[in-house]
Amino acid sequence: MGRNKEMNELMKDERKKQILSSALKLFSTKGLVATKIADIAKDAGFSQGLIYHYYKSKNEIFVELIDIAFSRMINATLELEKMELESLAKIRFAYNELLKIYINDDDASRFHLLIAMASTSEGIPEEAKNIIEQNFKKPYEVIAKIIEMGQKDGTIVLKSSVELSMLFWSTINGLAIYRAAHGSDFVKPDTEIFMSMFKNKEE
Amino acid sequence: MGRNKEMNELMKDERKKQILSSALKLFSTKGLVATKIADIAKDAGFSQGLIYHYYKSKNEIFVELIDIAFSRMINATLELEKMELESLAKIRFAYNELLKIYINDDDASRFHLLIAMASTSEGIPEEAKNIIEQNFKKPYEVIAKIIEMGQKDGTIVLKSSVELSMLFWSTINGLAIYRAAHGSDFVKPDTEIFMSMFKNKEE
DNA sequence: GTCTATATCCAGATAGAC
DNA sequence: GTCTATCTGGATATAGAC
Repeated sequence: MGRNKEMNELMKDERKKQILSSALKLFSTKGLVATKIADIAKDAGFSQGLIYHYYKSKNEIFVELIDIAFSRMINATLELEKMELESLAKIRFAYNELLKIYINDDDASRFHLLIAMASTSEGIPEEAKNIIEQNFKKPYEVIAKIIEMGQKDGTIVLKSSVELSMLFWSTINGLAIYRAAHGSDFVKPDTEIFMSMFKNKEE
Repeated sequence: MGRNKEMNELMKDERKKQILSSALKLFSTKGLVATKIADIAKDAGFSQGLIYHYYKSKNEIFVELIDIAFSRMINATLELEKMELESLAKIRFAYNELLKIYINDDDASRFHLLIAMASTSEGIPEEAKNIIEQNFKKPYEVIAKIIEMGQKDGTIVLKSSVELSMLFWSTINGLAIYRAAHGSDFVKPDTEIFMSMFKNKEE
């Protein structure tokens, strides 16, 4: 009896994951409003009525995805912060890992893209806006902190850590968007060009 | 008689400009689908029926805007190319001018944003997709050419001009999007940090 | 040229059969 | 749990009065 209940729970979770995965793919390319519930259902391979067995509305799916996207993003940056590497190496590692993610366009890259797209769009539910407002700064802060560590030990250039962090993420985001928009023309720019923004040249 | 006709033409153009300006503002923030014809009409200050006196459909307005956006963008980069400056100075000038544009959010910044948003979204008319496909590479090519000039005279680092150009525009785009999304938190990152990606350090 | 009213369409969400 | 059929609302686009 408990067995069956657990099984059902698992099935339910599995279904939800399917829905989220299809919705993520579509939202991150077409945006929230341009994505129809019918599109999601079709991509997931079942009828559109069924979606409402698992989610109350399209917005609810969107909000859940935004929530997951930020959890993952923040988690990843905190992992980065904890790594046993010097600051410059952390920056380099992050650049390479993120670009690697974008090149295989899987869920990870789509989550990143979802954040980038959702942040600029005002046609999203209030709840999603709140999540963005509350969380978007975290990754910037973590990178800024890493940069400040590197400035203390003299390996990172002595410019505003806020500006350096903004450049870090803006460049990454810009590349992610380019890659999403014009996939086949994308080439990963050489790591050391990117790194030259951060390296301290006075030695 | 001819007078009146001309006057009418001018009035008509004026109206169209109003519509385009309102539509640009809305499309560049909410996106095509999330922007309702009613929103555009309201912003422009007249009834929604009237829009159809000047445009056949919402898509038509969008396509015209995309077209203008690329004309302006390509024009601006060609102007840059022709300037009497050395290559590094052109890059620096472009960075500063573009960032200045984003900070006053006027039509110029919205056009740039429109391109950035539209490129990633699949929910746009086929005709708009074609315009994007045919034009998006131009600005990248112009910057690549400027970079190659700078490499010849030894002022710009000897890395792939394609990659350098991609970094140039991706960073600019990323900053434009950040600025659009989180306006009040935006600070223009120091020019020389950005420039250090391009400067030749072997001297 | 401009407005109001309305036809039409389409997508989100619901109901009910299986 | 899953599907099909349907209700409902809202948005595009049109028609027709002024």
